[in-house]
Amino acid sequence: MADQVITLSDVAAAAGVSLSTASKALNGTDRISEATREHVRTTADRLGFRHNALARSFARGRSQTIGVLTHRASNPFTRVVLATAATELGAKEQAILLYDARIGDRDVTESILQLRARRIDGVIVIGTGTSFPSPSLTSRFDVPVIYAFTFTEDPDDVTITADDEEIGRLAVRHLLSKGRRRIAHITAEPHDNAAQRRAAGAEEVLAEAGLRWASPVRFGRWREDWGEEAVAELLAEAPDVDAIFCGSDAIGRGAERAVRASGRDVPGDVALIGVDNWEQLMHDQRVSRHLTTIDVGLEEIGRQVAAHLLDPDPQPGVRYVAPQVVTAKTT
Amino acid sequence: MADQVITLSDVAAAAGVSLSTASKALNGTDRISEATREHVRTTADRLGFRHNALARSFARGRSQTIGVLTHRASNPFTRVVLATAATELGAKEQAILLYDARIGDRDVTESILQLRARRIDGVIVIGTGTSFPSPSLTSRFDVPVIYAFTFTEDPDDVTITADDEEIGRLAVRHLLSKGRRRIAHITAEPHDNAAQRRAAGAEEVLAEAGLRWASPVRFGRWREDWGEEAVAELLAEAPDVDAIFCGSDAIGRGAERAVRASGRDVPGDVALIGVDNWEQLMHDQRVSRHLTTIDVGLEEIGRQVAAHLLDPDPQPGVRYVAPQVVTAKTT
DNA sequence: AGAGGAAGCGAAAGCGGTTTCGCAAATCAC
DNA sequence: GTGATTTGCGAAACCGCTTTCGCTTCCTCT
Repeated sequence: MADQVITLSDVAAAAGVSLSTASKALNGTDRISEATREHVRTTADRLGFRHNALARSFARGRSQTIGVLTHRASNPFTRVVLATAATELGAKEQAILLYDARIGDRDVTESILQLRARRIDGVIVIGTGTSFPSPSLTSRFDVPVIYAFTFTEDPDDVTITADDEEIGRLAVRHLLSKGRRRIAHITAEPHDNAAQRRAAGAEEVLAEAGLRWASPVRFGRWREDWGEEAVAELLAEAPDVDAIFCGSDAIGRGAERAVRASGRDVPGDVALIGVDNWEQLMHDQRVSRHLTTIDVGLEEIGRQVAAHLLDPDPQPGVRYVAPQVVTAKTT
Repeated sequence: MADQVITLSDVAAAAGVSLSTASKALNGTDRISEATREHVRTTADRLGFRHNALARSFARGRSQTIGVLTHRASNPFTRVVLATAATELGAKEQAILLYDARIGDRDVTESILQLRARRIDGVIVIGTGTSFPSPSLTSRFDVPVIYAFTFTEDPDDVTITADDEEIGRLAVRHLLSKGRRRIAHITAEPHDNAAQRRAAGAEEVLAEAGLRWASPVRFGRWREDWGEEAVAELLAEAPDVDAIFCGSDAIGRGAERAVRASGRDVPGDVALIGVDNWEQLMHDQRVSRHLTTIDVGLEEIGRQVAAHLLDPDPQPGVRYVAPQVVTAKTT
């Protein structure tokens, strides 16, 4: 267990060189003969030496830690981005220090001071992908700040987020490819940024195909019961609808139940496509799918965030992650 | 931005005391007059001094970092425990360093050495809550190790996990309370630990009520399509079944579709209860529910793990988190 | 052969604190 | 009033490693 830990000076002594030489040999820096370097290395290996990562980071002024600021860490989407980024960063020996806005009464300024005091190496701001822009904190840190699954008011911020318009386009294109022409859309609050943009993308493709919505877009909530409720209205108003683009899988689930309850077949009479890829999010491994959906690429966002953070100079601006259609039984 | 960061010697100088005195004053240790202590404190405040957490930890030999070992960080349950624990730990200034077994070819021994080199303050091992015991790593660290959502072979390990038997009991008790008597059970692989224990708990309550399963327990997979498939068989064999305890919400979803497809009403003819609380996991905020389910308490596991880690001496042994019935429209 | 430059290595100075230890002043006992 | 304690504070060592800087060698070129 607590077998005496080997320090760099032990290695240096054993190798018969100075502490500084040992350091340089192991770090690959500075001018050192290949022979010495190799000798120190093998000695270190033989002794089972491991750097005291803490002291090491400390001497370098870096903490090997990334600060993460979330609005609500319990949000399922936030969790996915968080877990993915943490995994990637962990593989690169970077720890994460999470400050959730919901916890404690620490305000943002306090969090920033704390993070700076800890000599954080970078910051990730994770949003919820919907309505509100994140305030730009970039100028308050002297380390890289990356925004994930949100947007900010400063166009020079490094942002990685979902491509909601493309999601809308993909959804309608998919339905069109299945021969559907009388398409409706049920989605969330009208002021929700993601809902708006998905609808806009969808309409764009629809217009290109010379079509219009089979019934006006129904804005409501990101909820299963709203899907159910909206479909009931929809079928009353446009009974011949043959496809519904649902703004989320939750809405899609509710919608499917209502469509079936009306005696219609899915996907025979009405095709359904959602957004989020719930089943994947809930299952991890590949599963047989039920609801056709669009994966917004949350894990990819997490991966890219980690990659950009380790990148010495990421290009500023918004980077959209490509969404993917996941075909299943409802289309 | 990069406003010159205040160091402890700045404070000492400004307060007209030595570095060591300043350190002691701010740490509350050693013999120091209250006047001096107060003076140093206000000076520090005035200057906006913040400890360099890194140097500080370093000097104390602690990293303010918790190591987290996961089997598969992309597992949705793992993510919940991880995110919750990270949030709680973040509130206590503890960072987490995540090593996922799936990433890289770093084996466990290597991870352990890395973590020890980093002078980690504690370790969390997060399992997937199902089949396999986690190997006990406690003796390989000299800091606290806590196992979450899994079990180990060493009864002295500190473990916090779900109470699968209680989940089974609650499910059947709930169905009985709704007046159901012809109850069936559809669940996952027969060798899955969670599936077994849930079934065992359920049978216990059933037996107490002088009942038996309406049809033998159907073991299959944790998947939606299995729920659909199993219900079809079940209804053929026991058409008068009036309630189904589904081993997971995914199974429950499939089951519901099949029950409705058979022309039966839910919950009129057949009541359904699942396990996992998917809707909550996918929504965070309180939503109107559809499927009655049992929340296994993943977030509570995460919270307790964080609390135990910060606790100077946690009691060894297994601690079960109480599951909760979440009533909705299917019962 | 001699000058100049590059390569290799170690001494020493940090990094930003904590902690031990010793000394001087203040308090106490008698 | 004198000696024994206690109290308050600072000098210095230390944590484990990185990095600068200067001193030797060893080449290379003329």
